Order: sequence, then structure tokens, then C-alpha cells
Amino acid sequence: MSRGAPTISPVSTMPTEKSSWAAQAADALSAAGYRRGGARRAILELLDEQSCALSAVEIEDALLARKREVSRASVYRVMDELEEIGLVQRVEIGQGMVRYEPVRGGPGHHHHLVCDHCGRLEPFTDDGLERAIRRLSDRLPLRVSEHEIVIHGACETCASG
Amino acid sequence: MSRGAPTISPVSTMPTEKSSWAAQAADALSAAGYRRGGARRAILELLDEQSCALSAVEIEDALLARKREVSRASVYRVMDELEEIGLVQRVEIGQGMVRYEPVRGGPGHHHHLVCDHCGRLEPFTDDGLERAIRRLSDRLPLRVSEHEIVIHGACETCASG
DNA sequence: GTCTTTTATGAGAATAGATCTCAACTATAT
DNA sequence: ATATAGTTGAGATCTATTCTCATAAAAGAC
Repeated sequence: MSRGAPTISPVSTMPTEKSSWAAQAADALSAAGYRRGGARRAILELLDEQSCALSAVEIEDALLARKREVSRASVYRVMDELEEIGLVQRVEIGQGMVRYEPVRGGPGHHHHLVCDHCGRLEPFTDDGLERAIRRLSDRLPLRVSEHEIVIHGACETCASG
Repeated sequence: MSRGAPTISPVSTMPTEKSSWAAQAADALSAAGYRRGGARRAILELLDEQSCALSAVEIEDALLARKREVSRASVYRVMDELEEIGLVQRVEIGQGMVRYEPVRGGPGHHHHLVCDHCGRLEPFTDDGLERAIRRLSDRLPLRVSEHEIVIHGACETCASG
């Protein structure tokens, strides 16, 4: 699967934060009543460095590689906590796979493109799509959740190959 | 993929309105080089009766209940074949769950709403969404596949409860 | 019909991601 | 430092799906 993050239509990241995402996240966790454990810290640091979404297995492997091993259970636990507080977003990329993406400051509402060949994940925003979904949720007998939309296809590289 | 799989010929299944979907599907499978086995026939018949999408497990259980037991492997195998030929559509409803929906004649392009509480699956069409996606695929570095879009939320019943 | 060849099928093992259990560990308040 | 309550790791467990392979059964040949 892919690594790296050649973002082509990036979300306006509204950056220039004085404290790192990891620090903010740690504070938010404290505020939510969680203590500061080793597993949490290691995971937060890793996520903060990554610019693209990681799967639980990738997180586990990456931490193992840098000799800060964290158990699988902890990865899932921490990701659940972070999602609950809104610090990471689950992205279901299909085939039962989930990636976790740090939510950084700003409005940041966006959706994702998944390349079904190489697994690459691209965030994007689109007002037209947003409008369409808003109208939909008025018209339909379903309260649309905040969950993002995942569009599948073939990325440039894979489409041409 | 299966080992000695016959060559798949393109979908030219002009929907003949008079024959059942099961019959059409059986013909299409024959045309694609598959033989007619008991498992396939049973699955086709079941799918033809259902109006909503079924999961592999539901298919297995339903066939067991009507004493036409079919092995799990066969369910997945047949669903793969049918999807390949375009006779059923996979609908990934999240949490690693997949449902299979018979594709009946006509344009029939539609998307799905999934209630994350009760699992209900609701098809819908929306021109606005269609337009938004079309524009997106022009603008974005990804060739959007035919795969449908799944919108998550809470259905009326679950939202009020 | 009978034979032959090739495909279909079933039973269960194997995978993979995710979840659960619980004893040991440790952060925090006192 | 101690008590207490939240954290963590190791591995069992679960679930959906895929794989293996021996056997059953189509389709075509004779």
C-alpha cells in the first residue's frame, strides 16, 4: 500500500498552530478525563508526524519500527477515544479497511478519494457535493450523519498504467 | 480469483422484460462460459425474489431455511461471478459488511443510504448528487469508478427512538 | 445411454482486521 | 509514599471472507 502524501487538492489546513496537534490532542484527552500513558503519547506523536491517514496495522508497525511498541488493543482503544473526542476521523476505505486521520484545526470538513488499486487516500472538498448532500438530507427519510463520503476509483498513476 | 474460471464476456444483457432476472442471469452466466449447477440456481432464485440487498450470511441462512443449503464458499464464489458480469452490485455498508443487490434492467444507477443503527439499506437517486460527482471526476485526479456512494445516518425510526 | 473431461460444490481450514479479557502496571491525588 | 483508579500488553476470541482440495456433477463425445 501507499505511503507518502502527494496531496493534489488539499484541504485548506488553516495551519500556523502554536502548539502541535499532538500537544492539543494530549490536552483534550486530559480534559476529557484520560490520563497520560505511554501508549497514548507514542500514538499521538506518530499521528502528528504523518500527513496521511494510517490504518491500525500501519500504526502498530510504525511504532514497532521505531522501538516504541504498542499493543494492538491499545491502538484500537486510543483511536476510539480520539475519534470520540473528535481528534481523529475514521475513514472506511472499503474491503473492511479503516484508516484514521488526525483532525487538525479549522472547519476541515472534507471527503476522501480512494484509489482501489494502490490504496491511496486523497482528501478533497467540493461545495457542489456538499450542497447536493445537504439537499438530499432534507429530502430523504434519513438523518445524514457527519460521516464523510468515500469515492472510489483509480488514481492518475494507476489509471494510466 | 477462481482457478479455471472461464473467460468473461462483456455485458450485453439487453434486459428482456419478459424473462425473470434469475432466467436472464442464468443465461448470462451460460454465455460467460459457466455451467449450471445447483448452488448457482438456488442463489439466483433467492436473489430474484428479494427486493432488498442481502449479505452473504443472509443468503446462506435463507437458503438453509428453505432446505436448499449452499456452502459459504459457493455463496461468495457465485456473488463474485455475478458481480463480475454485472448482474449484482456490491454495496459496502461499512464495518466490513457487504451486501449484494441484484441489478435489474434499465439504467438503474442509484446510491444507498445505510442506517448505522438498524442496518437498513435504502436505495435512492438524486440528480444533484449525480451532477456533483460528475463535475468532481472532471476536476479531480482520479477516474471515478462506477461504484455507488453510500451515505450513512440514522433512519426515521432510529432517529426518533 | 455411457464415457471423458472439465467445472462446480461442500466442508472445513486458514486469514485478517477488529474486539475482548484480565492481570500487571503506572499516573495522579492525597 | 501509599492508595486508587485508569492504562496497558499479551493473547484469546470473533466475524467476514478466502482458500484448499477431494468429490460430485455438467456438457460434450461416442
